[in-house]
Amino acid sequence: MDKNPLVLLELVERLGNLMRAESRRVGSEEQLQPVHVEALVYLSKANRYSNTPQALAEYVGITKGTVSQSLLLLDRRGLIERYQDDLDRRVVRLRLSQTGEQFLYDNQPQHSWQQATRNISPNRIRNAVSALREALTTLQQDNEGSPFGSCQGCQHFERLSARAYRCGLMGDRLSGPETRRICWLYEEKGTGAEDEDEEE
Amino acid sequence: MDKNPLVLLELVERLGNLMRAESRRVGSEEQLQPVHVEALVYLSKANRYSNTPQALAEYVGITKGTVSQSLLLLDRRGLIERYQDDLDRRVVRLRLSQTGEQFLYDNQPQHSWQQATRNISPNRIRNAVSALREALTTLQQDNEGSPFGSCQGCQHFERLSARAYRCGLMGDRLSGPETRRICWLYEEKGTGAEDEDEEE
DNA sequence: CTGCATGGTATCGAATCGAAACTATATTTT
DNA sequence: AAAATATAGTTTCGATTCGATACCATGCAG
Repeated sequence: MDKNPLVLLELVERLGNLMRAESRRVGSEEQLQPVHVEALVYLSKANRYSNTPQALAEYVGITKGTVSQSLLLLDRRGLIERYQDDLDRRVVRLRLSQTGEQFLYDNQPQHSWQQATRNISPNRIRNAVSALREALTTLQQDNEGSPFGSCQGCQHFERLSARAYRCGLMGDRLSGPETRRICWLYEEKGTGAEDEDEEE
Repeated sequence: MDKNPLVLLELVERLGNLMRAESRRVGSEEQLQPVHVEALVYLSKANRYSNTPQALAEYVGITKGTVSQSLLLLDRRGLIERYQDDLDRRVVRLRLSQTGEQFLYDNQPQHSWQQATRNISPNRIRNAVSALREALTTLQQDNEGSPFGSCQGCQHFERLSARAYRCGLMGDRLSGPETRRICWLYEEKGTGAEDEDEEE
């Protein structure tokens, strides 16, 4: 069995390519490009700090000008809605429209992935997640860009009570589901002891 | 710790995006698009059955027409060489030129990945590889497309002696290094007992 | 108020992309 | 063996993305 990091890279890139092809397939019916589908999926997972054109651009790795174009298209098709932020009127907030939600629900871009991973034990999935998460964290630090992540593992995350949470950086109270969405203010908690596989 | 397959997908896609951005960065100096860099990297890993335009197209998930364009460009820049196959004169064989090898050596598209994974233990890498490999196999089967892989785990792979190998499907004898390259004739060996993590 | 930074949009040229038509070589059928 | 079909690549075309740059509006610091 192979333990070469390059083999892991190989797999990640190959899987990424296949899922991109899947996005192409899903979108072709509606004349959407892969990047459009990716944008919709992203918005379905973004939280209140990451639902902006800027964040989306960072996330998919293209420039803001291009993203602006894509959003224009998605808006024309009625798949997303854009509205102004109250506090800072420069920023545009994005959300899926009903049609957009429906599109994702009908086409299930992640369905083939779910199928492909259905026989992998939770334990192995968790171990793989743990390893890739570490790679991602380091990669983001080295590129010193765009720390995306979710509340688990973020140093600003605070638990007020059993079911009440709070972002220490922004001071907002967060609902349970929102703590699982993609955030753009994510900062890794002081790490160090992540090198051992855990058992179920 | 999360064991949701969708979290794994999220990571795979995100890492894929970052590495694609890396390809863009690496190629920008030489005016190469990400897909060109990916093609070069692919050719550096392809074996005698997978060094064709067709295989490359399948691998990166674009059409053969588009690949043909990219190869034309890479050829003009002197980064690859194209030559005709002896037995079937329709097929074109591809290989990196000296310049192409040098380009990869100088720019090391995989360097940042190596950095990012340097602190992950071999054991965790191997477990992650194992899980992703299974996902890839299933995904390829479901899309019934393009089974890429290397000799380990291929049902046509035969070991003649300590250091002599052979592809049972094509009948060719293979060198040791070649058994580690990317093949296009890969077929999964009768699997079944892959559900347990192994220890170092 | 004056600079300066920031989020987003508009415009432009270059280049990818898929689709389809086309060429040349192999293979199968008749 | 001739004809029909399949396969590997190339070419051409129009649509679309993409990055670069300039631009606009809002926020903010002095």
